[in-house]
Amino acid sequence: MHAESAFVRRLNRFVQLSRDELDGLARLQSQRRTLKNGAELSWQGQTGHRALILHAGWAYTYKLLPDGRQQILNFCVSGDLIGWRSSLFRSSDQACTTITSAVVSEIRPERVRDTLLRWPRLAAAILWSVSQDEAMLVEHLVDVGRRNASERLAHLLLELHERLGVIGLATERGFRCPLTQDHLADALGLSVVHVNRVLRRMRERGLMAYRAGRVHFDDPAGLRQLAGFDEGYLDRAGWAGVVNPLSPPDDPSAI
Amino acid sequence: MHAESAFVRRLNRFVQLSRDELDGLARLQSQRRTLKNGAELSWQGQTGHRALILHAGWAYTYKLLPDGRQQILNFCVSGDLIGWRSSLFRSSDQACTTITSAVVSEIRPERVRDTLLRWPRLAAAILWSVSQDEAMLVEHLVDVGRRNASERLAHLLLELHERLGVIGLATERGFRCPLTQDHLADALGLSVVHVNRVLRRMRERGLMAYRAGRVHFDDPAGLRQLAGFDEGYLDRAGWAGVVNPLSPPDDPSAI
DNA sequence: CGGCGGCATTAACATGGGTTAAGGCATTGA
DNA sequence: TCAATGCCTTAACCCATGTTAATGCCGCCG
Repeated sequence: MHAESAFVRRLNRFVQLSRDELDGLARLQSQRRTLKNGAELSWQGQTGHRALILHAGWAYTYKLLPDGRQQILNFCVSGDLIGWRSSLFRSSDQACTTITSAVVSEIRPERVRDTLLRWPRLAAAILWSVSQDEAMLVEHLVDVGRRNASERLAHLLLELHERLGVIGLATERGFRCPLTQDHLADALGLSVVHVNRVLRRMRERGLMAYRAGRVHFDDPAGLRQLAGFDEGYLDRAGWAGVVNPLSPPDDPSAI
Repeated sequence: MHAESAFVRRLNRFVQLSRDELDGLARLQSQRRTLKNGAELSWQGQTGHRALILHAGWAYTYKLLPDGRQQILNFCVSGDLIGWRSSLFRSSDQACTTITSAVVSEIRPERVRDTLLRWPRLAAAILWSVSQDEAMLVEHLVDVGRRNASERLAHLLLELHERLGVIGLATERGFRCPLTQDHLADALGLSVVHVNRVLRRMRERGLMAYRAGRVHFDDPAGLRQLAGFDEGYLDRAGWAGVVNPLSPPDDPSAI
Protein backbone atom coordinates (compact mmCIF):
# COMPACT_ATOMS: atom_id res chain seq x y z
CA MET A 1 0.00 0.00 0.00
CA HIS A 2 2.68 2.46 1.01
CA ALA A 3 4.93 1.41 -1.78
CA GLU A 4 2.32 2.25 -4.37
CA SER A 5 2.20 5.92 -3.45
CA ALA A 6 3.72 8.04 -6.19
CA PHE A 7 5.57 10.07 -3.61
CA VAL A 8 7.18 7.05 -1.99
CA ARG A 9 7.99 5.75 -5.40
CA ARG A 10 9.83 8.91 -6.21
CA LEU A 11 11.61 9.11 -2.86
CA ASN A 12 12.83 5.56 -3.27
CA ARG A 13 15.10 6.76 -6.00
CA PHE A 14 16.98 8.59 -3.31
CA VAL A 15 16.55 6.84 0.00
CA GLN A 16 15.00 3.57 0.98
CA LEU A 17 12.72 4.29 3.88
CA SER A 18 12.33 1.99 6.85
CA ARG A 19 8.99 0.66 7.96
CA ASP A 20 8.91 3.19 10.75
CA GLU A 21 9.61 6.03 8.40
CA LEU A 22 7.02 4.79 5.97
CA ASP A 23 4.56 4.83 8.84
CA GLY A 24 5.41 8.41 9.62
CA LEU A 25 4.83 9.26 6.02
CA ALA A 26 1.58 7.32 5.89
CA ARG A 27 0.29 9.24 8.85
CA LEU A 28 0.93 12.50 7.06
CA GLN A 29 -1.00 11.25 4.10
CA SER A 30 -3.92 9.81 6.01
CA GLN A 31 -6.18 12.74 5.32
CA ARG A 32 -6.97 13.08 1.65
CA ARG A 33 -9.18 15.45 -0.22
CA THR A 34 -10.42 15.11 -3.75
CA LEU A 35 -10.71 18.32 -5.70
CA LYS A 36 -12.19 19.38 -9.00
CA ASN A 37 -10.07 20.95 -11.67
CA GLY A 38 -9.53 24.66 -11.26
CA ALA A 39 -9.55 24.42 -7.47
CA GLU A 40 -7.27 26.85 -5.66
CA LEU A 41 -4.93 25.01 -3.32
CA SER A 42 -3.17 28.09 -2.04
CA TRP A 43 -2.74 31.70 -2.97
CA GLN A 44 -0.26 34.51 -2.65
CA GLY A 45 -0.04 36.18 0.72
CA GLN A 46 -1.85 33.38 2.52
CA THR A 47 -0.43 32.86 6.00
CA GLY A 48 -0.34 29.62 7.92
CA HIS A 49 -0.95 27.77 4.70
CA ARG A 50 -0.64 24.02 4.56
CA ALA A 51 2.07 21.96 3.00
CA LEU A 52 0.68 19.72 0.28
CA ILE A 53 1.27 16.28 -1.10
CA LEU A 54 -0.28 15.80 -4.51
CA HIS A 55 -1.30 12.16 -4.81
CA ALA A 56 -3.03 12.23 -8.15
CA GLY A 57 -3.85 14.73 -10.84
CA TRP A 58 -2.06 17.82 -12.08
CA ALA A 59 -1.66 21.29 -10.62
CA TYR A 60 0.52 24.30 -11.19
CA THR A 61 2.14 26.95 -9.03
CA TYR A 62 2.31 30.50 -10.29
CA LYS A 63 2.71 34.14 -9.45
CA LEU A 64 0.25 36.79 -10.51
CA LEU A 65 1.22 40.33 -11.38
CA PRO A 66 -1.18 43.12 -10.44
CA ASP A 67 -2.11 43.70 -14.07
CA GLY A 68 -3.16 40.14 -14.68
CA ARG A 69 -0.05 38.70 -16.26
CA GLN A 70 0.93 35.43 -14.70
CA GLN A 71 4.09 33.37 -14.60
CA ILE A 72 3.74 29.66 -14.04
CA LEU A 73 6.57 28.40 -11.84
CA ASN A 74 6.06 24.67 -11.94
CA PHE A 75 3.70 21.98 -13.06
CA CYS A 76 3.00 19.50 -10.29
CA VAL A 77 2.17 15.85 -10.84
CA SER A 78 1.49 12.84 -8.65
CA GLY A 79 3.98 12.48 -5.86
CA ASP A 80 5.04 16.12 -5.81
CA LEU A 81 5.38 18.20 -2.67
CA ILE A 82 4.07 21.74 -2.74
CA GLY A 83 4.83 24.66 -0.48
CA TRP A 84 6.69 22.77 2.24
CA ARG A 85 9.36 25.27 2.92
CA SER A 86 7.22 28.34 2.77
CA SER A 87 4.73 26.70 5.15
CA LEU A 88 7.49 26.70 7.76
CA PHE A 89 8.77 30.18 7.23
CA ARG A 90 6.61 32.66 5.51
CA SER A 91 3.37 33.59 3.98
CA SER A 92 2.91 31.82 0.71
CA ASP A 93 4.57 33.74 -2.07
CA GLN A 94 2.91 31.77 -4.80
CA ALA A 95 -0.48 30.44 -5.69
CA CYS A 96 -1.40 26.91 -6.69
CA THR A 97 -4.37 25.70 -8.70
CA THR A 98 -5.38 22.27 -9.95
CA ILE A 99 -5.44 21.58 -13.66
CA THR A 100 -7.30 18.29 -13.51
CA SER A 101 -9.28 16.79 -10.69
CA ALA A 102 -6.79 15.89 -8.01
CA VAL A 103 -6.23 14.14 -4.70
CA VAL A 104 -4.16 15.93 -2.07
CA SER A 105 -3.15 15.78 1.55
CA GLU A 106 -2.86 19.07 3.37
CA ILE A 107 -0.49 19.17 6.30
CA ARG A 108 -0.37 21.85 8.94
CA PRO A 109 2.98 23.54 9.51
CA GLU A 110 3.33 22.21 13.06
CA ARG A 111 2.94 18.68 11.82
CA VAL A 112 5.53 19.29 9.19
CA ARG A 113 7.95 20.47 11.83
CA ASP A 114 7.23 17.58 14.17
CA THR A 115 7.65 15.04 11.42
CA LEU A 116 10.95 16.51 10.29
CA LEU A 117 12.29 16.51 13.84
CA ARG A 118 11.20 13.01 14.60
CA TRP A 119 12.35 11.27 11.42
CA PRO A 120 15.62 12.80 10.29
CA ARG A 121 16.03 10.52 7.31
CA LEU A 122 12.54 11.36 6.20
CA ALA A 123 13.52 14.98 6.61
CA ALA A 124 16.54 14.37 4.42
CA ALA A 125 14.37 12.72 1.79
CA ILE A 126 11.96 15.62 1.81
CA LEU A 127 14.78 18.12 1.65
CA TRP A 128 16.10 16.18 -1.29
CA SER A 129 12.76 16.41 -3.04
CA VAL A 130 12.58 20.13 -2.38
CA SER A 131 16.14 20.45 -3.60
CA GLN A 132 15.20 18.81 -6.85
CA ASP A 133 12.37 21.28 -7.26
CA GLU A 134 14.85 24.06 -6.96
CA ALA A 135 17.04 22.51 -9.62
CA MET A 136 14.02 22.51 -11.90
CA LEU A 137 13.34 26.12 -11.08
CA VAL A 138 16.89 27.00 -12.06
CA GLU A 139 16.55 25.14 -15.32
CA HIS A 140 13.28 26.95 -15.90
CA LEU A 141 15.00 30.28 -15.47
CA VAL A 142 17.61 29.28 -18.02
CA ASP A 143 14.80 28.29 -20.37
CA VAL A 144 13.06 31.60 -20.21
CA GLY A 145 16.19 33.72 -20.04
CA ARG A 146 18.42 32.15 -22.61
CA ARG A 147 16.58 29.70 -24.86
CA ASN A 148 14.33 30.53 -27.77
CA ALA A 149 10.74 29.46 -28.08
CA SER A 150 11.23 26.02 -29.61
CA GLU A 151 14.12 25.16 -27.31
CA ARG A 152 11.99 26.11 -24.33
CA LEU A 153 9.04 24.10 -25.43
CA ALA A 154 11.10 21.03 -26.18
CA HIS A 155 12.92 21.36 -22.88
CA LEU A 156 9.77 21.63 -20.83
CA LEU A 157 8.09 18.67 -22.46
CA LEU A 158 11.18 16.51 -22.15
CA GLU A 159 11.41 17.36 -18.48
CA LEU A 160 7.79 16.43 -17.91
CA HIS A 161 8.36 13.20 -19.77
CA GLU A 162 11.27 12.35 -17.52
CA ARG A 163 9.34 13.15 -14.35
CA LEU A 164 6.27 11.23 -15.41
CA GLY A 165 8.38 8.27 -16.40
CA VAL A 166 9.66 7.91 -12.86
CA ILE A 167 6.15 7.51 -11.52
CA GLY A 168 4.99 5.29 -14.34
CA LEU A 169 2.88 7.82 -16.18
CA ALA A 170 4.80 7.99 -19.42
CA THR A 171 5.52 5.62 -22.25
CA GLU A 172 8.82 5.63 -24.03
CA ARG A 173 7.52 7.98 -26.68
CA GLY A 174 5.09 10.22 -24.91
CA PHE A 175 2.56 10.90 -22.18
CA ARG A 176 -0.94 12.12 -21.46
CA CYS A 177 -0.84 15.84 -20.91
CA PRO A 178 -3.76 17.99 -19.76
CA LEU A 179 -1.98 21.31 -20.24
CA THR A 180 -3.57 23.86 -22.53
CA GLN A 181 -1.47 26.01 -24.79
CA ASP A 182 -2.25 28.85 -22.40
CA HIS A 183 -0.51 26.95 -19.63
CA LEU A 184 2.51 26.40 -21.80
CA ALA A 185 2.61 30.06 -22.75
CA ASP A 186 2.41 31.25 -19.15
CA ALA A 187 5.11 28.84 -18.09
CA LEU A 188 7.50 29.71 -20.89
CA GLY A 189 7.05 33.45 -21.09
CA LEU A 190 5.45 33.30 -24.54
CA SER A 191 2.11 34.20 -26.07
CA VAL A 192 -0.44 31.50 -26.84
CA VAL A 193 -0.30 32.31 -30.49
CA HIS A 194 3.39 31.76 -30.61
CA VAL A 195 3.17 28.51 -28.70
CA ASN A 196 0.73 27.31 -31.30
CA ARG A 197 3.03 28.40 -34.13
CA VAL A 198 6.00 26.63 -32.65
CA LEU A 199 4.05 23.46 -31.96
CA ARG A 200 2.97 23.40 -35.57
CA ARG A 201 6.51 23.84 -36.82
CA MET A 202 7.73 21.03 -34.62
CA ARG A 203 4.99 18.80 -35.92
CA GLU A 204 5.86 19.71 -39.50
CA ARG A 205 9.53 19.06 -38.86
CA GLY A 206 8.66 15.61 -37.61
CA LEU A 207 9.92 16.26 -34.10
CA MET A 208 6.82 15.83 -32.00
CA ALA A 209 3.06 16.14 -31.96
CA TYR A 210 0.90 17.60 -29.22
CA ARG A 211 -2.72 16.77 -29.88
CA ALA A 212 -5.81 15.54 -28.15
CA GLY A 213 -4.26 15.73 -24.72
CA ARG A 214 -1.23 13.67 -25.64
CA VAL A 215 2.39 14.50 -26.27
CA HIS A 216 4.11 12.19 -28.71
CA PHE A 217 7.80 12.37 -29.48
CA ASP A 218 8.49 11.40 -33.08
CA ASP A 219 12.20 12.15 -32.86
CA PRO A 220 13.32 12.07 -29.23
CA ALA A 221 16.99 12.39 -30.06
CA GLY A 222 16.39 15.36 -32.32
CA LEU A 223 14.33 17.02 -29.62
CA ARG A 224 16.95 16.49 -26.98
CA GLN A 225 19.54 18.02 -29.16
CA LEU A 226 17.32 20.96 -30.03
CA ALA A 227 16.59 21.63 -26.37
CA GLY A 228 20.08 20.91 -25.11
CA PHE A 229 18.35 18.62 -22.66
CA ASP A 230 20.49 16.91 -20.04
CA GLU A 231 18.42 15.17 -17.39
CA GLY A 232 21.24 15.24 -14.85
CA TYR A 233 19.53 17.92 -12.81
CA LEU A 234 16.58 15.61 -12.21
CA ASP A 235 18.63 12.70 -11.07
CA ARG A 236 20.94 11.83 -8.29
CA ALA A 237 24.08 11.59 -10.34
CA GLY A 238 27.04 12.63 -8.28
CA TRP A 239 25.63 12.36 -4.77
CA ALA A 240 27.87 13.81 -2.16
CA GLY A 241 26.81 10.99 0.12
CA VAL A 242 26.70 13.29 3.09
CA VAL A 243 23.06 12.86 3.78
CA ASN A 244 23.17 9.14 3.42
CA PRO A 245 21.01 7.78 0.69
CA LEU A 246 19.92 4.40 -0.44
CA SER A 247 20.37 2.24 2.65
CA PRO A 248 17.85 1.65 5.42
CA PRO A 249 19.07 3.22 8.67
CA ASP A 250 19.80 -0.02 10.52
CA ASP A 251 21.56 -1.70 7.68
CA PRO A 252 25.16 -2.16 8.84
CA SER A 253 26.39 -1.54 5.32
CA ALA A 254 24.97 1.97 5.48
CA ILE A 255 27.53 4.68 5.24
CA MET B 1 33.32 40.74 16.48
CA HIS B 2 30.70 38.17 15.59
CA ALA B 3 27.98 40.73 15.47
CA GLU B 4 29.80 42.66 12.80
CA SER B 5 29.72 39.83 10.30
CA ALA B 6 27.38 40.63 7.43
CA PHE B 7 25.95 37.15 7.61
CA VAL B 8 25.12 37.39 11.30
CA ARG B 9 23.70 40.80 10.68
CA ARG B 10 21.36 39.41 8.11
CA LEU B 11 20.37 36.38 10.14
CA ASN B 12 19.52 38.62 13.05
CA ARG B 13 16.57 39.87 11.12
CA PHE B 14 15.14 36.41 11.53
CA VAL B 15 16.49 34.80 14.65
CA GLN B 16 18.59 36.07 17.48
CA LEU B 17 21.38 33.58 17.95
CA SER B 18 22.69 32.55 21.32
CA ARG B 19 26.33 32.82 22.26
CA ASP B 20 26.73 29.11 21.71
CA GLU B 21 25.19 29.31 18.28
CA LEU B 22 27.30 32.29 17.40
CA ASP B 23 30.32 30.22 18.38
CA GLY B 24 29.24 27.41 16.08
CA LEU B 25 28.90 29.91 13.31
CA ALA B 26 32.24 31.50 14.10
CA ARG B 27 33.94 28.15 13.87
CA LEU B 28 32.53 27.67 10.40
CA GLN B 29 33.88 31.01 9.38
CA SER B 30 37.30 30.64 10.92
CA GLN B 31 39.00 29.75 7.67
CA ARG B 32 38.90 32.62 5.24
CA ARG B 33 40.34 33.03 1.79
CA THR B 34 40.79 36.22 -0.13
CA LEU B 35 40.26 35.98 -3.87
CA LYS B 36 40.80 38.22 -6.84
CA ASN B 37 37.97 39.22 -9.09
CA GLY B 38 37.11 36.67 -11.74
CA ALA B 39 38.01 33.75 -9.48
CA GLU B 40 35.93 30.63 -9.95
CA LEU B 41 34.44 29.50 -6.66
CA SER B 42 32.65 26.49 -8.08
CA TRP B 43 31.58 25.11 -11.39
CA GLN B 44 28.93 22.93 -12.94
CA GLY B 45 29.29 19.24 -12.39
CA GLN B 46 31.75 19.60 -9.55
CA THR B 47 31.21 16.92 -6.91
CA GLY B 48 31.94 17.23 -3.25
CA HIS B 49 32.02 20.98 -3.65
CA ARG B 50 32.14 23.22 -0.62
CA ALA B 51 29.40 25.35 0.81
CA LEU B 52 30.40 28.99 0.84
CA ILE B 53 29.93 32.03 2.99
CA LEU B 54 30.72 35.24 1.18
CA HIS B 55 32.07 37.70 3.72
CA ALA B 56 32.97 40.58 1.46
CA GLY B 57 32.85 41.40 -2.21
CA TRP B 58 30.49 40.41 -4.99
CA ALA B 59 30.03 37.18 -6.89
CA TYR B 60 27.45 35.64 -9.17
CA THR B 61 26.06 32.18 -9.77
CA TYR B 62 25.19 31.12 -13.28
CA LYS B 63 24.58 28.30 -15.69
CA LEU B 64 26.40 27.91 -18.95
CA LEU B 65 24.84 26.47 -22.07
CA PRO B 66 27.05 24.39 -24.35
CA ASP B 67 27.08 27.10 -27.03
CA GLY B 68 28.36 29.76 -24.68
CA ARG B 69 25.18 31.50 -23.70
CA GLN B 70 24.96 32.01 -19.98
CA GLN B 71 22.18 32.74 -17.54
CA ILE B 72 23.07 34.47 -14.31
CA LEU B 73 20.98 33.09 -11.46
CA ASN B 74 21.87 35.37 -8.63
CA PHE B 75 24.22 38.12 -7.59
CA CYS B 76 25.81 37.39 -4.23
CA VAL B 77 26.90 40.04 -1.76
CA SER B 78 28.42 40.10 1.72
CA GLY B 79 26.69 37.76 4.08
CA ASP B 80 25.24 35.48 1.41
CA LEU B 81 25.36 31.71 1.51
CA ILE B 82 26.22 29.88 -1.70
CA GLY B 83 25.64 26.28 -2.64
CA TRP B 84 24.68 24.96 0.78
CA ARG B 85 21.96 22.66 -0.27
CA SER B 86 23.63 21.26 -3.30
CA SER B 87 26.76 20.57 -1.25
CA LEU B 88 24.69 18.13 0.79
CA PHE B 89 22.93 16.40 -2.03
CA ARG B 90 24.33 16.61 -5.43
CA SER B 91 27.01 17.69 -7.74
CA SER B 92 26.92 21.42 -8.21
CA ASP B 93 24.47 22.36 -10.92
CA GLN B 94 25.71 25.88 -11.19
CA ALA B 95 28.94 27.77 -11.35
CA CYS B 96 30.03 30.71 -9.25
CA THR B 97 32.58 33.40 -10.02
CA THR B 98 33.69 36.50 -8.16
CA ILE B 99 32.98 39.92 -9.62
CA THR B 100 35.19 41.91 -7.30
CA SER B 101 37.91 40.73 -5.01
CA ALA B 102 36.22 38.78 -2.26
CA VAL B 103 36.62 37.06 1.08
CA VAL B 104 35.01 33.66 1.54
CA SER B 105 34.86 30.70 3.86
CA GLU B 106 34.60 27.29 2.26
CA ILE B 107 32.95 24.58 4.29
CA ARG B 108 33.10 20.89 3.60
CA PRO B 109 29.79 19.05 3.28
CA GLU B 110 30.41 16.93 6.37
CA ARG B 111 30.92 20.02 8.46
CA VAL B 112 27.74 21.50 7.11
CA ARG B 113 25.86 18.39 8.12
CA ASP B 114 27.41 18.25 11.59
CA THR B 115 26.69 21.89 12.23
CA LEU B 116 23.08 21.57 11.18
CA LEU B 117 22.58 18.54 13.40
CA ARG B 118 24.24 20.07 16.41
CA TRP B 119 22.60 23.50 16.33
CA PRO B 120 19.00 23.17 15.22
CA ARG B 121 18.21 26.83 15.52
CA LEU B 122 21.22 27.65 13.46
CA ALA B 123 19.95 25.13 10.97
CA ALA B 124 16.61 26.90 10.95
CA ALA B 125 18.30 30.22 10.37
CA ILE B 126 20.31 28.83 7.51
CA LEU B 127 17.26 27.18 6.02
CA TRP B 128 15.53 30.51 6.29
CA SER B 129 18.34 32.18 4.41
CA VAL B 130 18.22 29.53 1.71
CA SER B 131 14.48 29.91 1.58
CA GLN B 132 14.87 33.59 0.93
CA ASP B 133 17.22 32.82 -1.92
CA GLU B 134 14.56 30.68 -3.46
CA ALA B 135 12.02 33.48 -3.16
CA MET B 136 14.44 35.68 -5.07
CA LEU B 137 14.85 33.01 -7.71
CA VAL B 138 11.09 32.87 -8.17
CA GLU B 139 10.92 36.61 -8.51
CA HIS B 140 13.74 36.43 -11.01
CA LEU B 141 11.77 33.95 -13.09
CA VAL B 142 8.80 36.29 -13.09
CA ASP B 143 11.11 39.08 -14.19
CA VAL B 144 12.44 37.25 -17.16
CA GLY B 145 9.21 35.51 -18.10
CA ARG B 146 6.65 38.25 -17.72
CA ARG B 147 8.22 41.66 -17.37
CA ASN B 148 9.63 43.82 -20.13
CA ALA B 149 13.17 45.11 -20.23
CA SER B 150 12.75 48.27 -18.18
CA GLU B 151 10.59 46.57 -15.59
CA ARG B 152 13.19 43.85 -15.20
CA LEU B 153 16.05 46.25 -14.84
CA ALA B 154 14.23 48.39 -12.32
CA HIS B 155 13.17 45.34 -10.37
CA LEU B 156 16.66 43.88 -10.19
CA LEU B 157 18.25 47.10 -9.05
CA LEU B 158 15.57 47.75 -6.45
CA GLU B 159 16.07 44.26 -5.10
CA LEU B 160 19.81 44.76 -4.84
CA HIS B 161 19.22 48.06 -3.11
CA GLU B 162 17.00 46.40 -0.56
CA ARG B 163 19.50 43.61 0.10
CA LEU B 164 22.45 45.93 0.39
CA GLY B 165 20.53 48.20 2.71
CA VAL B 166 20.13 45.38 5.23
CA ILE B 167 23.87 44.94 5.49
CA GLY B 168 24.62 48.63 5.49
CA LEU B 169 25.97 48.91 1.97
CA ALA B 170 23.35 51.22 0.51
CA THR B 171 22.29 54.79 1.05
CA GLU B 172 18.69 55.85 0.79
CA ARG B 173 19.07 56.76 -2.84
CA GLY B 174 21.57 54.33 -4.23
CA PHE B 175 24.54 52.04 -3.87
CA ARG B 176 27.95 51.17 -5.25
CA CYS B 177 27.55 48.54 -7.91
CA PRO B 178 30.38 46.71 -9.67
CA LEU B 179 28.17 44.99 -12.22
CA THR B 180 28.90 45.55 -15.88
CA GLN B 181 26.11 45.88 -18.39
CA ASP B 182 27.08 42.41 -19.55
CA HIS B 183 26.25 41.06 -16.12
CA LEU B 184 22.89 42.77 -16.18
CA ALA B 185 22.16 41.42 -19.64
CA ASP B 186 23.02 37.85 -18.69
CA ALA B 187 20.93 38.06 -15.56
CA LEU B 188 17.90 39.54 -17.24
CA GLY B 189 17.84 37.60 -20.48
CA LEU B 190 18.64 40.65 -22.59
CA SER B 191 21.45 41.77 -24.88
CA VAL B 192 24.04 44.26 -23.70
CA VAL B 193 22.98 46.71 -26.32
CA HIS B 194 19.44 46.68 -25.11
CA VAL B 195 20.45 47.05 -21.49
CA ASN B 196 22.37 50.12 -22.51
CA ARG B 197 19.37 51.50 -24.42
CA VAL B 198 17.04 50.98 -21.50
CA LEU B 199 19.44 52.50 -19.01
CA ARG B 200 19.67 55.57 -21.18
CA ARG B 201 15.91 55.90 -21.40
CA MET B 202 15.57 55.61 -17.66
CA ARG B 203 18.18 58.28 -17.19
CA GLU B 204 16.40 60.53 -19.67
CA ARG B 205 13.08 59.96 -17.98
CA GLY B 206 14.62 61.05 -14.69
CA LEU B 207 14.11 57.69 -13.03
CA MET B 208 17.64 56.61 -12.23
CA ALA B 209 21.25 56.85 -13.30
CA TYR B 210 23.80 54.06 -13.47
CA ARG B 211 27.23 55.52 -13.96
CA ALA B 212 30.76 55.17 -12.72
CA GLY B 213 30.01 52.11 -10.67
CA ARG B 214 27.12 53.68 -8.81
CA VAL B 215 23.37 53.28 -9.03
CA HIS B 216 21.43 56.38 -8.12
CA PHE B 217 17.66 56.46 -7.86
CA ASP B 218 16.28 59.84 -8.87
CA ASP B 219 12.67 58.80 -8.55
CA PRO B 220 12.42 55.77 -6.25
CA ALA B 221 8.64 55.84 -6.14
CA GLY B 222 8.36 55.99 -9.90
CA LEU B 223 10.78 53.11 -10.23
CA ARG B 224 8.91 50.96 -7.77
CA GLN B 225 5.73 51.53 -9.64
CA LEU B 226 7.34 50.80 -12.97
CA ALA B 227 8.79 47.55 -11.68
CA GLY B 228 5.80 46.54 -9.63
CA PHE B 229 8.29 46.08 -6.83
CA ASP B 230 7.01 44.71 -3.54
CA GLU B 231 9.80 43.82 -1.15
CA GLY B 232 7.62 41.40 0.79
CA TYR B 233 9.44 38.40 -0.62
CA LEU B 234 12.69 39.61 0.92
CA ASP B 235 11.30 40.12 4.35
CA ARG B 236 9.80 38.10 7.09
CA ALA B 237 6.32 39.54 6.90
CA GLY B 238 3.80 36.90 7.82
CA TRP B 239 5.96 34.40 9.65
CA ALA B 240 4.24 31.19 10.37
CA GLY B 241 6.06 31.11 13.67
CA VAL B 242 6.63 27.38 13.37
CA VAL B 243 10.35 27.57 13.27
CA ASN B 244 10.65 29.95 16.13
CA PRO B 245 12.26 33.24 15.29
CA LEU B 246 13.46 36.19 17.20
CA SER B 247 13.94 34.86 20.70
CA PRO B 248 17.08 33.27 22.10
CA PRO B 249 16.46 29.60 22.86
CA ASP B 250 16.56 29.85 26.62
CA ASP B 251 14.35 32.84 26.86
CA PRO B 252 11.20 31.64 28.65
CA SER B 253 9.08 33.91 26.50
CA ALA B 254 10.19 31.97 23.44
CA ILE B 255 7.40 30.24 21.60
C1' DC C 1 -32.18 21.45 -30.77
C1' DG C 2 -29.53 25.80 -30.22
C1' DG C 3 -26.45 28.76 -27.82
C1' DC C 4 -22.42 29.40 -25.26
C1' DG C 5 -17.75 28.94 -23.43
C1' DG C 6 -13.26 26.93 -23.73
C1' DC C 7 -9.70 25.84 -26.64
C1' DA C 8 -7.02 25.48 -31.02
C1' DT C 9 -5.77 27.54 -35.24
C1' DT C 10 -4.46 30.92 -38.66
C1' DA C 11 -3.53 35.32 -40.89
C1' DA C 12 -2.07 40.12 -40.96
C1' DC C 13 0.23 43.40 -38.86
C1' DA C 14 3.21 45.75 -35.14
C1' DT C 15 7.16 46.07 -32.20
C1' DG C 16 10.50 45.02 -28.60
C1' DG C 17 14.58 43.56 -28.49
C1' DG C 18 18.57 41.10 -31.02
C1' DT C 19 22.59 41.60 -34.15
C1' DT C 20 26.22 43.76 -36.28
C1' DA C 21 29.34 47.19 -36.55
C1' DA C 22 31.83 51.13 -35.30
C1' DG C 23 33.82 54.57 -32.26
C1' DG C 24 35.08 56.52 -27.66
C1' DC C 25 37.20 56.63 -23.32
C1' DA C 26 39.59 54.86 -19.60
C1' DT C 27 43.15 51.86 -17.55
C1' DT C 28 47.10 48.89 -17.86
C1' DG C 29 51.41 47.58 -19.05
C1' DA C 30 55.42 47.27 -22.14
C1' DT D 1 54.57 57.02 -25.40
C1' DC D 2 51.83 53.72 -27.68
C1' DA D 3 49.36 49.51 -28.09
C1' DA D 4 46.03 46.51 -26.13
C1' DT D 5 42.07 45.57 -23.47
C1' DG D 6 37.64 46.15 -21.29
C1' DC D 7 33.66 48.52 -21.04
C1' DC D 8 30.21 51.93 -22.63
C1' DT D 9 27.60 54.06 -26.30
C1' DT D 10 25.11 54.70 -30.57
C1' DA D 11 23.18 53.77 -35.12
C1' DA D 12 21.10 50.86 -38.66
C1' DC D 13 18.86 47.04 -39.73
C1' DC D 14 16.22 42.75 -38.97
C1' DC D 15 13.72 39.10 -36.95
C1' DA D 16 11.40 36.50 -33.30
C1' DT D 17 7.70 37.09 -30.99
C1' DG D 18 3.59 39.83 -29.53
C1' DT D 19 -1.16 41.64 -30.73
C1' DT D 20 -5.48 41.64 -32.68
C1' DA D 21 -9.00 39.49 -34.76
C1' DA D 22 -11.56 36.00 -37.04
C1' DT D 23 -12.88 31.06 -37.64
C1' DG D 24 -13.78 26.39 -36.36
C1' DC D 25 -14.52 22.63 -33.38
C1' DC D 26 -16.36 20.37 -29.47
C1' DG D 27 -18.75 19.49 -25.27
C1' DC D 28 -22.06 21.16 -22.01
C1' DC D 29 -26.35 22.76 -20.66
C1' DG D 30 -30.80 24.85 -20.90
